[in-house]
Order: sequence, then C-alpha cells, then structure tokens
Amino acid sequence: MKRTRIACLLKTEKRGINVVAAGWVRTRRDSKGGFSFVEINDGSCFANLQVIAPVTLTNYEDEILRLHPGASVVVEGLLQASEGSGQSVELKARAIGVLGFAPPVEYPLGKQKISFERLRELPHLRARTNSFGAVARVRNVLAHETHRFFHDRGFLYVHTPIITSNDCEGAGEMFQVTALDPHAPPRRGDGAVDYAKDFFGRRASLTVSGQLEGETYACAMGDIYTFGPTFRAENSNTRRHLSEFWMIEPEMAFADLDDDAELAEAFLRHLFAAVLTQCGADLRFFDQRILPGVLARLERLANAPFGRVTYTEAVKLLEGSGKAFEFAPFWGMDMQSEHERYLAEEVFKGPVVVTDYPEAIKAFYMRRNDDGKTVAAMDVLLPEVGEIIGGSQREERLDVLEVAMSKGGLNPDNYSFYLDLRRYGSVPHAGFGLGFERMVQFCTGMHNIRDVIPYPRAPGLCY
RNA sequence: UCCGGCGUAGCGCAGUGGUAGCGCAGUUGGCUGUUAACCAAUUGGUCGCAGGUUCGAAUCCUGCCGCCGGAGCCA
Repeated sequence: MKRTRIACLLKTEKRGINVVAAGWVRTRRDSKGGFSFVEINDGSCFANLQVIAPVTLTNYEDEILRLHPGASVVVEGLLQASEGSGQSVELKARAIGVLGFAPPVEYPLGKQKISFERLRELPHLRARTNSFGAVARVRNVLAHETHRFFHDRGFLYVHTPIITSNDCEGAGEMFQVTALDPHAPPRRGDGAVDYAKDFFGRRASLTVSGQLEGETYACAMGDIYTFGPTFRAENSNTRRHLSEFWMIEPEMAFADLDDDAELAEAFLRHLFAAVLTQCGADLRFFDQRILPGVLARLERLANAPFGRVTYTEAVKLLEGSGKAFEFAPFWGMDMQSEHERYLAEEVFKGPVVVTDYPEAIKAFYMRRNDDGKTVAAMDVLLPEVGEIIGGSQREERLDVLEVAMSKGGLNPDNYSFYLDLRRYGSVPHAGFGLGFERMVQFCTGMHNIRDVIPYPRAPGLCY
C-alpha cells in the first residue's frame, strides 16, 4: 500500500490521477444523490480530504454507512476537481478499505464539543483533534527550527545527562532517582538512608537544568546548546508550569551579556518567523478558535526589535508609572508578574530584555558587576506571558564564585567540576534557558501549558 | 502551598428550597453536491462523595475528593 499524504494531495495541481490516501474519519455526510461524503484527516496538515463514496462500492451498505469519527480507512480512487464549493479537490473513491471501526457510543471524540480538561484524560487520542494536531505540528516546527538556528550559527548540540548527582543548584525541588526498596531501604548507623548502597553509590535525581554540564562543554567546544527534558518536583499548579518540560540552553564561550541578549533576540525572532512561514493553516485555526490576534502578534514580534532596559531603570519606570500595583515596586524587589507584564505590554509594547538584576535575587553563578550590587543577568519578557527566557553571563573568576557559593550556602565540594572550569583556563561565557513549552504556548495561543506537550506531567497528573 | 470558582445524561451546559431541562452524540424516520449539513420523533441522570438543616435539598450548611483560574516558585 503506497499512500500519499493528504498534505501532498491538497497541494498538487494534478487532476484525474489515481491515488491512495489513508487516514481517520472526521465526519460522514450521506447524500441521497447516490454517495456519501467522508472527510478524512491523516495529521499531515490541518485540512481534511473530502472523499466521495458512491453507493456502488461493494461495501457501501455494510461498512461505509458504519463509518463514524475515528474510524480508519484506506481510500483508492481518482483525485478530481470538487463540484462543491468548500474545497478545490476531492477524492472519488473506487475502493474504500476499512481498517478499523470506531463505535460512536464508545469513541469519545465525536462531533460534539469536548473540553481541553476532558481531553487531558485522553492523551492517547487527543492528537486526533484539530487543536492538538495543530499544536503537534507547530511544536515540531519550533523544535526543528531550534536545531536549524543553532546549527546555522555553528553551535554544537550537546546531550547533557537526565540523571544527575548535582546536589540541587537552587533551580527547584528535584525528583529522586533510586533503585532502593522504598519500604526497606538500607540505613546507616544514625538511621538515615544509606545512599552509598544505592544504584549510583550516591544520591541521584532527575536534572532540573543542563546548564552546568553545558558550561563544561562550552568551555571546550566554544558555542553549544542543549535541548532536552528537565524535571521540577515543585508543587506549582498553574497554567504555565509542568513537572516535566523541555528546555533549550545555549552557552557561549568568550561571550558577555550583550552577546547573550543578542542571541536570545535573534533566536526568538527566528522562531516567530519560522512558524509564520511554515504553519499558516494551523496558525489561522489558533487565531480563529483559540486566541484571536495571536497571528498578528507573531507578525509584529517577528519584525520588531526588542526593547532593552536595566533592572534599575525598569524599577524607576515602574515607580514613576503612577499605576496601582498590588506590590509596590522598589529597588531590590523580585519583579512580580504584574510588573513584568506592565513593562512588556504598556511601556515597551513588545518584547523587552531586562538586564543587571540585584545580586541578592539571582543565582550564585551569575557574574558580579563592578557596581558591587548587581549581576550580569537578563530576563526576556513577552507581552501576555511574561518571562520566557532567563540567562546571564557566568561568573568566571574563581575567587568571586567561591564567595558567592558560600553566601548561598552551597557546599563547594559538590561543585568541584564546576570550579575546575575556573581553575583551568577560565574564560568569560554566557548563556540562557528557554522553556520550550512556553514558546509553543506563546505561538499557538493555547491557554494551558498542559495542552502543548503530548503527555503533560504536573502534580497529580501522569496519564 | 495560598485565594477564588466549578463538579447536573456519553460530551458541552442551564436550572438558587416544591416531582430534573436544553444542545450535541446515540436510535428511528425524512431531506439534501453536502461542509461541525439540515428537519422531526425518541432513548438516556443515585445532580462528585459523606454528613447536616428542612415537611421537602441539584439548590442552604459542614467536611472530604477532583478539576479550573489567579498568586507564589520558576522556564
């Protein structure tokens, strides 16, 4: 069986050719004119293919009339200009083979409305809906274009480990990985679990970030990036958080914060432009059914340069705004969602890069600025979503880094590999992290991040 | 974790103290080069769970469970 994807069939100019298509039935309409309309979708594009199933088919009475949404079919027939007005081509069937029926009483995805909440209970079937098919295609393009962007710039793709023995890093609570019997783990004399007897001979967890390992490769290979799953055991229950999500983390040697911000802006604009050119039909669906205006927003962002402001200037803007924030802004505060959104939506009316945050509210590895108060950190803020990228120039001076670690209560023994990078041939370097699902969310306008990843994991959610 | 909202038929929802309703899906019939087809009839519910108030509770109260939204944490 040599089938042609529906995306190709709908694109071709040829008519009157014999083709085979295969897919899943979306809807069937019977006509008394001697045939039924059967719309099938195969995931290759947003649109369905209209199949004309004449009553003369040998299995018309006993099979075609039993086709309901979800049934799988292989159709052989003639690709012809459509007599109807809703589509330019259709497939006039000479034979329709039914691979599998989908009884409408049991199959949950009929023609009736269904909520995203309900679909989350059906992750194995939801890709068959318009929304999730479109999300899957946009997500695929974003992933592919991420690799293309970095490869075109000479960045090396590095696979950082998923299981790690890094003793936290401050990024969040970690999922423990163990092969010990949870009911009877080996114990030391003091009663504590003896992880020396665990699989790795020490306590291990799922990674919360590939950054530290990524830095080690940047400090040998130059420009690198990672793109892989990360895990947070935080009990955060919002539409913007997942327990398992994919993160993109570039790291550049011989680079400072300005280089970092330039890379972030170029990367985001590349992705915006890519989905606009490659996902037209899907984006039009999102624009019509999910979030009106999402298309225009992407077009605007793909062309507009990002705003740039220091944290100190940003706080002055907030203080002088006259706006009644729930949390009054002051220098030294960690910016609240309302502050970030005000900057992006009302002051800059577009993406903005905020740099040079107070040392006290940022991570230990960020480079101390000469003012003694701030670090070379940056956040990229988008309208409506807030922070999408967090990054920094890294502290490359051994003595300064050691002081920062002890201030943060971190045990240097757990970071000897990281400190070695500063002991031997240290170089200035910088990088950032981007939550991939938030990017998918932003491009599709999908409200809940659980609906932009195939199998979402969140507190209490692991189908 | 905190605050707020919701939980009624397979699905989406209405119903604020007096015998449970609508749309879709299903079934039956009709009609049509149809477009999430349309028209008519019809099947289907321990109103999340457990207590309580009341002559009477989907409706009011308490607890629990689940989900959603916002916040925090962050990406």
